[in-house]
Amino acid sequence: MDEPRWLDEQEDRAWRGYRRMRRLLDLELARELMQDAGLSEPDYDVLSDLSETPEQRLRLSELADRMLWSRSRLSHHISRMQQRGLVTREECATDGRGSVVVLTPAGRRAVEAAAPGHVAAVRRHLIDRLTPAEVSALGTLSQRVIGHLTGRPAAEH
Amino acid sequence: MDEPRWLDEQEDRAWRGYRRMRRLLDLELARELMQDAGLSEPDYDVLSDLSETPEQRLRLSELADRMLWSRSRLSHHISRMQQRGLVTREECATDGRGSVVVLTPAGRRAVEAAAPGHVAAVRRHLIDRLTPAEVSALGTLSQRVIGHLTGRPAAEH
DNA sequence: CGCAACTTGGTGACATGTCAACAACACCGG
DNA sequence: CCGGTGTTGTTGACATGTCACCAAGTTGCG
Repeated sequence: MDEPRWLDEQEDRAWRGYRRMRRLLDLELARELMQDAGLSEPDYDVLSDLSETPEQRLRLSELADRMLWSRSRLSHHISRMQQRGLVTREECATDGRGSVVVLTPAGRRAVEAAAPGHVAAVRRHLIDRLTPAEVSALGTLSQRVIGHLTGRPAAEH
Repeated sequence: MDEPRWLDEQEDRAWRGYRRMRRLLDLELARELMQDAGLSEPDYDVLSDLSETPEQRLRLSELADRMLWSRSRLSHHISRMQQRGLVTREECATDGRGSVVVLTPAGRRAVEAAAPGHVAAVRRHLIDRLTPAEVSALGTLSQRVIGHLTGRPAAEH
């Protein structure tokens, strides 16, 4: 491998900035979410995805794919959330192997209690720090990178 | 807490896109780094930070602060890297409590072998997917968010 | 000086994530 | 309908990260 093209000053600033922002944002959002709602970010993501479905239920594999988690990780995590009464497992009617994760009433209350504060934190620390042009650029740029990484054309929109 | 301001369509696209990009980028960069160089991202970050210092050495607390890691996490991680011969610990001459992490020759070879491929991957999956304007916007926006989260004024440009 | 308060780094217990292996079932071509 | 092949979800061992606590050393103030 010959000498690669290193990052120039602007590129390095973007790359380092991205990583530091990422880390700080994560720490702060996780901290507030745990303090205000007693949920970790992974907990919230699971509950949030479930609550967005019509029936408040998803196949394990479907949920794992949406979240980009391994099945193993999701299975372990669901077991822990089940212990806490946030979700339950049901057998899948149409596939004897499958399981379905179902939001419990307590789980639903937990997301609903957590959501306003969490959205407010996302606003306070990220969205409201950005100009509308930056919000738009972040959306567009993310879609393009996602499209590349998933081997599909980016939505042009 | 009354009804919060939810995210509008553009904001939601940016927020979801940011998180998905983050996750996919992480998975892919970590995968390539492990495959090509046998290093995890945390390994690489430690080695990279050390190799950027004049003496290839840093106080534990200094390194932890730079990386935004807890001291405990760093201490555990350094122990594991020490086992593998990538770094060593030395006593600090000026502070009896302190330890200094030092890059070993093997550690230096490891980063130098890993760096070109890793930079190339960052380019291939992120930087080269972005227009110069987007690179610049990402840098600027990150700095502003970082400034907010660290309670200091954002560097203006 | 002498002592209280803080800082530094390490440790063990525990929470979380990864990986490989497995059992149960679905699917499909002969 | 049957047997090979792939999919689904679970499990256990292990790697990594977090948290509370501690021992040793430093610092600053009376």
